[in-house]
Amino acid sequence: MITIDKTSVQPFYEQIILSIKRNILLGIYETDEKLPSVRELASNLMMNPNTIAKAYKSLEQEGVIVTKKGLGTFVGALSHEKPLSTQIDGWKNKLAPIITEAKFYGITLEEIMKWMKEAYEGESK
Amino acid sequence: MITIDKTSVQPFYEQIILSIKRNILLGIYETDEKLPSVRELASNLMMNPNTIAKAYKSLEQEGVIVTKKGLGTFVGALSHEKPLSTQIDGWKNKLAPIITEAKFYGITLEEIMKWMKEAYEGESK
Amino acid sequence: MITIDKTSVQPFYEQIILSIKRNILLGIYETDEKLPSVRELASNLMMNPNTIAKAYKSLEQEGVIVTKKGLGTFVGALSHEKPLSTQIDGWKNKLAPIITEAKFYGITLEEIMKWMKEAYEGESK
Amino acid sequence: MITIDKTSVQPFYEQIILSIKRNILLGIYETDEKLPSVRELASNLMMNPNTIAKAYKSLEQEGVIVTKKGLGTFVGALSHEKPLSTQIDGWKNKLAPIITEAKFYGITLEEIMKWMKEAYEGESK
DNA sequence: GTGGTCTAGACCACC
DNA sequence: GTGGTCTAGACCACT
Repeated sequence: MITIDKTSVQPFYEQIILSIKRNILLGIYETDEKLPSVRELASNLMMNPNTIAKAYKSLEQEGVIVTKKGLGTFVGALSHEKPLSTQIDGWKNKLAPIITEAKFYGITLEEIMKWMKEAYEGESK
Repeated sequence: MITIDKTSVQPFYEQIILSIKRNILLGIYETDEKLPSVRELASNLMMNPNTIAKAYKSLEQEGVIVTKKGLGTFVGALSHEKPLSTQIDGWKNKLAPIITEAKFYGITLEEIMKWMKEAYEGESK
Repeated sequence: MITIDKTSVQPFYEQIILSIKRNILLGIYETDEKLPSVRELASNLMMNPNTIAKAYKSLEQEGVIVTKKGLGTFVGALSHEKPLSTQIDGWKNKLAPIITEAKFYGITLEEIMKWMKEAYEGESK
Repeated sequence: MITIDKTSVQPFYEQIILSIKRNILLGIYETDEKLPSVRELASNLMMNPNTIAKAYKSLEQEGVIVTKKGLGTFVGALSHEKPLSTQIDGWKNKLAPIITEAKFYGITLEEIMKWMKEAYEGESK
């Protein structure tokens, strides 16, 4: 359910975060469902438990998952329905430099939009 | 002409790289024009010359600028007209996780495209 | 395995680059093998870590090695099997002035070829 | 008679040195012939006189040319017939890293020799 | 004065 | 522990 590309430049913990968010989006993880424990996931992915813990911690701060002491971590309720405007702004800030680079490489707006549409619809619900 | 956001998470030298590419796109820097010297730009931006040098060297490896020891740094000719496929692939890899994140925040494809179009056309030649 | 001539006019970081390429050619470093860490090599060679890092980064851009933050640096796969034409051109440009110099010194083509053959076969896999 | 490639990575003064040596080899400059003055050559090549002076000084140290105060600089006698062993050794040291790089790029010995032969015979006497 | 190399040492992100 | 970024400041090669 959670796969990591160890050759990617994207940090492992970010890949885990996105992967879990993706699973929630896709309905693979349902509200209140129990997530694998840090140790379990670490051993599955052959990764350092600290890396998993970091991802879980970040997700909990965002309100996406909930940790119940002694029980485990669980998917939060509808957490992704209310994006904070600060999150949106942060997201826009990531987009800007990418667009500049694309223009510099001579990529047309049409091409960008085509790729983006594919990426967006590629993982639909 | 070159401005840096010292509070950004984006490294200074990457901001400089993007800023120079943007200036070339906008026609502010023309082919063969001399860029500010490493020391000059460093003092303008209140930064260490090494940081500027790092940005310049990276741009030279991309073929965007040309440096001549003892003379200075100059804008290269037509350098951005021929993107390597590896550059395009690298670029796409940056786009993908951003799209996933956007979906999680509930941003629609229409919104993304609108912002992207604005960003793209905002810096026209 | 990696040795540096501190009296050479060749920059340290270039010597490191060549030394690592040589080790890969000789099979001393195998694909996916972990290279010494920046700090470790720096302390072995009695150099500043920045200098090692510079060499490693250049090798990564060439695709010779792969670095993973927090894990280390690793020998890339088959990286040297696909030289870019720009690399070959750059290489030829280095050869030309050396030949001119040799002619001036009265070195014959036969002598050059003999030395070259020795140098080429001296480091076989 | 002396041409400089201002786009080359090779320093200007080295190009001048090689160019003059080449002219001597080709018989364009004969023994005791007067070379253009520093200022004259500088203005012809559109370069800083210091750069020319540096090249002349280096050639004089090698014994290739002779400066006579108040008269000018002249081609030395048979200077290139007696290469010092230190010069040859220095030359060999330049060759070694180039060969290593060539091997790494997968260039065969045959290719190297072919290019070398062309370069060597390309400018014959 | 220009960029290139190197050292020393700090702080950060990642695992 | 790993590499990445940045500062400070030195010395060198080139024009």
